Amino acid sequence: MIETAIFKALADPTRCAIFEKLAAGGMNASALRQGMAISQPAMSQHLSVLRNAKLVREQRQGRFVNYEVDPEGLALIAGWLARYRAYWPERIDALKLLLKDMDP
Amino acid sequence: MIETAIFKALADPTRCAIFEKLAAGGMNASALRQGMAISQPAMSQHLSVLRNAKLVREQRQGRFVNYEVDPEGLALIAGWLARYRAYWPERIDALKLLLKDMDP
DNA sequence: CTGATACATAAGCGCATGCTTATGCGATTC
DNA sequence: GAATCGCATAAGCATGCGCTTATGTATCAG
Repeated sequence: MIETAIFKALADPTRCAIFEKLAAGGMNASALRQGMAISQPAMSQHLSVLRNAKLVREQRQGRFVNYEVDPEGLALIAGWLARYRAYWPERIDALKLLLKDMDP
Repeated sequence: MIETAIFKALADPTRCAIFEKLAAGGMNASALRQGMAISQPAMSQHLSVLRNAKLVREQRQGRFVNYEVDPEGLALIAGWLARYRAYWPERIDALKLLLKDMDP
């Protein structure tokens, strides 16, 4: 189950923060560490987990590795969420925001 | 972070299966166990985790406890997802399906 | 009241997980 | 070529997590 891997990846607050930081703009692993009180190997391991979960993808640039959000992971979460749309109507405020500027 | 609790709850495949089963219709804990090769205490513990994550809610009926999907958890996931809609356009097939029969 | 049922909780155990330190490896700089 | 930088990986350790068995509590049946 790929969704399980995604949820497992996001279950760690540090990885959640890394993903959120990457969502603000792609950057390399060292830049990600700035202001995050995390060791270099730990960051590397977290990025590996996020990468396997399709939440993040890499792009080598010389000796740097630029990381960015991988839309595939988000699409998979959306797909999972879609299976339960029968339960949305009771509270879809966030959902309405979510689909506001899509498919107008 | 409540979203972290939600992702942590869904990170376990057994809990994911329990949630999926409940999505097909509310039922009590014993009925949930049918065909799931899981002990009664384990089920109770899983339901507790799902309940704390707002993914499931309970409703006592005599000595039975009927469980059902709590839309709030799904709405929270949708809210989390909405924060990253900047990355959707690359692959929104699932999302389009998702919002098809909403707010027409 | 007695027993059974539905469920929750406590305690303990094995395994996964996230961290650390240490090391390796390719790319850049001098 | 030597030193350095950016990153990955290995090994070890402490904690968390999901399971088990055992027990507690509330509801129902007789």
